[in-house]
Amino acid sequence: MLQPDSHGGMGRATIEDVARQAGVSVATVDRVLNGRAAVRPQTLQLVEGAIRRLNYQPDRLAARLARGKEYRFCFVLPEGNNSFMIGLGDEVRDAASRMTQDKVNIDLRLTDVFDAEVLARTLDQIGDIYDGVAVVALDHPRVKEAINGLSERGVTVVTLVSDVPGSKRAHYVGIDNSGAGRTAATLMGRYLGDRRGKVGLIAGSLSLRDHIERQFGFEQVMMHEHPQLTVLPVREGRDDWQMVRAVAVQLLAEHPNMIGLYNVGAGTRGILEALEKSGRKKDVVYIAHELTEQSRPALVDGAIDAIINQDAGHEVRSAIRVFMAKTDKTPIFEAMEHIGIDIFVRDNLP
Amino acid sequence: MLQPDSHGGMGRATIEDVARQAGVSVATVDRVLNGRAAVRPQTLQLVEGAIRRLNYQPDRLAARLARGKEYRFCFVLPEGNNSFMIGLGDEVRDAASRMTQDKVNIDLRLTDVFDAEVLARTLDQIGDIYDGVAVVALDHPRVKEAINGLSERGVTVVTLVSDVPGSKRAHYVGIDNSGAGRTAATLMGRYLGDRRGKVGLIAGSLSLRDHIERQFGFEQVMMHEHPQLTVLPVREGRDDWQMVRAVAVQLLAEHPNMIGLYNVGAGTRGILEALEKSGRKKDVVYIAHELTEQSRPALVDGAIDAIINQDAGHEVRSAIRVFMAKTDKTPIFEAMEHIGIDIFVRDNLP
DNA sequence: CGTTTGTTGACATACGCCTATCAGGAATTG
DNA sequence: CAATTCCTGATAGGCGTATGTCAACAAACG
Repeated sequence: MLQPDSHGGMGRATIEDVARQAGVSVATVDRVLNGRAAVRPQTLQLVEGAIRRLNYQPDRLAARLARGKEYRFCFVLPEGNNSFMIGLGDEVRDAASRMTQDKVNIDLRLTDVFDAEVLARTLDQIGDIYDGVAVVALDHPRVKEAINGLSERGVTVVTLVSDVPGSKRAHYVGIDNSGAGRTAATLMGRYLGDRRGKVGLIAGSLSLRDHIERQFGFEQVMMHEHPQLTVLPVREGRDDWQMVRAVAVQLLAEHPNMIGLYNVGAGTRGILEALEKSGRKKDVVYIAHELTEQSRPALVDGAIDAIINQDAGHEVRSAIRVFMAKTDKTPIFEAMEHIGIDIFVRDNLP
Repeated sequence: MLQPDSHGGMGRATIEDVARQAGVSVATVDRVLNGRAAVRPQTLQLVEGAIRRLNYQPDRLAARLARGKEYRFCFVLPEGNNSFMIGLGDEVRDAASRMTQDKVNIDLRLTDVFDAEVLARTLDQIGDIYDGVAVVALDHPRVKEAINGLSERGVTVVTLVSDVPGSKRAHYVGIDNSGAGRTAATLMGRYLGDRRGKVGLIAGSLSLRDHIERQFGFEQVMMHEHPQLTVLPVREGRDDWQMVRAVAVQLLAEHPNMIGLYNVGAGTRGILEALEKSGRKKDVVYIAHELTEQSRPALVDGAIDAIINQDAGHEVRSAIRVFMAKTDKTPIFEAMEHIGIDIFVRDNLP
């Protein structure tokens, strides 16, 4: 028995038990609990004492039932054909349909994330009909301002996948991107062993914070831990596979001794095509991000050597839990909301 | 808007809406929903039609409130000082205290898992006071029989960490252990690159199914993918660090050209001491299981090269969700209950 | 035709909490 | 001391469902 009843009766303590213990009325206990009206400090002590003694925790289910409140959350995601983002959208829809039974309504809006102005305006216009807004955000002053505006109007804002530090967002749901970059570097270094040569680096955009951080972490570890390898200057592929392919083709052509490639962003398809065409598929250690329908088979057949992943489903559910906790003013369970940096090789795929 | 109201009114449909739609009484709808009494096929059709048309889903919160049911679950874990199992126990206690507010009571029992008879008797005696029992089980006929007995008495049984296939357990909560072994082999092979030599293999006990499966997966991949490496015959360490140390010391002494070591079970501390003493810490690629207070610092300082992990907290919470789903007869969300094979290097630690 | 059986409706109570209202007492003010 | 403000108690009604009781009615039976 882990949780003995510390009050007299059977089962859990109710608000009435607390009232009885404290020698006050239920109404007063309610006033204390929900800050409904002024309560004399003296009686406040009484009530708080009783709550502690009985280890009273309001029944969340009954509370939500009584409140009859519908939760409204919104996810603002990038439009476009980036597979990871499409998958993220699917997870949002999935969670949405699964959570209607819990009185939560979730809207999904797609917008151009590369354009700070468009994104910021979207956030500005979102209004206060939502209790929470999750956004894959560009780290830009205009966007930060929009996030702060929402927060100040009482909306819980959560940054998703890419953070906007310094903003008033309530929470960041996503991986430690600098750690992800370091992880990629460690794998790259270990996989290449004693081999000497160059390592290519491709990012989506240098204005996306997550990509910058990954690049930073990667270069840091490569420099300190694997000096036998030279990291080439980063190239931008704008998360578009055709552009990424062009960049990869060029890299391969310019550097015959490039033996490693780390793609910080999306567009894996372009790299795979470039590697295939160059005939150096097996010679180049290629590390990519995000497990998608494109990358998965490539990992299995060895074209990709490792994938660094973040679990989109977990992220969406975590964001929702954070929203609910914030609107209910209940604490969030940090350990459960940590988003891990997943490493996938061909053998531990889900 | 992802979920438009398909019925007329605002908000979600209630049981009364269904009754009205079907032209029957609430009582009849309830009879259909909860199989409380016989209902004429004709009216059954009416009700089911209305339910579908309104997309009615009973409010789980209200239902649980009304039923007033307390859930009782039990976790049967191995006793002893295996850090992973201790951590698992902590997670159970943690979840237990966090879930009292949801009317779930969780008991924790420790037993000797290496002894099938003791474990089986524990399960036999557990009685029907529980709605669900999670057990880290030995794969043994006597244990299988005990599990089946519980299941037949209406208790939801979940195997945790190590499965008992062929038993009537409702669910297995744990990783794919053969995949874990393959993953270890792939990392071992990639880390060692072109180096030739021997790879040691230490297991806890060859009667623990998870260990056998890991060993199997490991040897399979090593043989096919990395023929330049020779896997030494497996040694048993019984998950006890002192015994494991003795085994590791012996392995190191007998095989000067052992360049890799995979520890399938617990007792990492023993291996670290043996490696340290031999002075070959940096030469031997060591892959271990489970991130614990012992293994974590060793991973950071490079004594361990990679850790294959299963998230104990996730497993406990998953088992609880499975229990609740089974006792409420609601479907379980597979994707959420999948336990992944985590790979940790020094850079992606949580 | 009376009686049994099967099916349904109407209602009441409960679950634990929220929200609101009203009255009465205590404490404060003028 | 009267008038006001502050604090508290009592109570009612509701959230959506579960569960049980009782009466009403029909069909099927002997």
